[in-house]
Amino acid sequence: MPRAGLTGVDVVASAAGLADEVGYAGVTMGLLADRLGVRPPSLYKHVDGLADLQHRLATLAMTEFGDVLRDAVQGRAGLDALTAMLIAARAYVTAHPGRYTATTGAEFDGSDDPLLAASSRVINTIAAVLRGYGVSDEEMNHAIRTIRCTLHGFAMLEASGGFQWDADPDESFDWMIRFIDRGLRPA
Amino acid sequence: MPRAGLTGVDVVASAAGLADEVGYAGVTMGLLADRLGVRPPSLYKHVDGLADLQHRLATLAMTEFGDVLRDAVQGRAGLDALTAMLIAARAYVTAHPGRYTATTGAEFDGSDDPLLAASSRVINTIAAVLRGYGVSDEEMNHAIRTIRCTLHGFAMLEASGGFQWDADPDESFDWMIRFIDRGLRPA
DNA sequence: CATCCATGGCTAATCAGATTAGCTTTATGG
DNA sequence: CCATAAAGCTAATCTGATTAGCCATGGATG
Repeated sequence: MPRAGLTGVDVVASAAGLADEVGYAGVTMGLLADRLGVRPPSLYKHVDGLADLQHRLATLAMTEFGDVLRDAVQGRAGLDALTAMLIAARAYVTAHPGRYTATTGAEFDGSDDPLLAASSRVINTIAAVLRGYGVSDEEMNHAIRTIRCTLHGFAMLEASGGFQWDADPDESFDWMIRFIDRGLRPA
Repeated sequence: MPRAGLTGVDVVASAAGLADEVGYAGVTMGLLADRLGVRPPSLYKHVDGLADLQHRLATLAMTEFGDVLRDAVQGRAGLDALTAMLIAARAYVTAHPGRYTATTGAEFDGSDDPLLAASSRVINTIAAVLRGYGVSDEEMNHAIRTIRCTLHGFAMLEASGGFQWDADPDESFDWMIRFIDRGLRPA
């Protein structure tokens, strides 16, 4: 039996691809093992069970998501930055629904959890955009949460087909961006 | 063996209680059977498997949620109505996290699905509030989606402990309500 | 009152998935 | 060339859903 030469990183990367193809819930040890050409028990040499795999998958996805947002925002400010960030976020979720789903519901495991660091990077990027909008420090947390909520809600509802009520999601997304812009401008 | 005298409604109602106690994912046929004093296979006389149970649970929860929103909005308008609706929604999610989780991710099963009717009632209540806000018909769909997204995102993140970054969720919620109010006012 | 039969409950068994135990092979450092 | 840790494997266990098929209950009916 020739070695497959797997590493933990390989396993998680493959799981990410699988999640986007068959949905997050479809990521099973058996299916993943198939895809990697090994037997299910062999995966335990690389990850510490399904829960660990899911947590690492969440970290991978959150890191990618943070990178995407950061890149989108580069060199922009105000409505321009906000728009670019939200569009990039939506694009990521659309292209990687399984990965994004992995990030939702994942919980932190201590203060040195790499998932926490990855999440912080996302938060920092959002904060940078809002700061450029003139949001004060004391309001920053609330504003970040509101943006995150709106974005997350849109992504989730769109991904889970919660939009069967006519009207183009693209238009709704544009409208939502303008709505956020309006809400952020100083009263 | 004395009869337990169960009905499908009993089973779903018990599942709802269980979901709020142990979490949506903790609702298993075995645990539910225990709680009802029967064996797992007996449940199949009342529901058509776990998937059917989950769908019915989602319908129950969506119906309750719609009732709660409708009651909250009664006799109010504008910011008053918006505030009451959002507070009521958040309270429902907090009090019934398992039920609310059931509504997310549930998919419609045809145009005569009672879940669709229940969802429509929720939408209608939100629309009524927005109409009182002066939102035009053509913008209505976008506005509804935005509100739903924001609310859903907040509920989800709060329920799943996504708020470990200091700051009081209550204050964030207040801020979010004002934010939405600001975004909805005619520019 | 006796009986019929649809219904609700049960046991036993199957199936999928995760996980563990313990064996075997590989390949690499000395 | 060999010792050994790592990487695979098979076999077995465990949980949870689901199905098959048996049996008792109890309301409707004669």
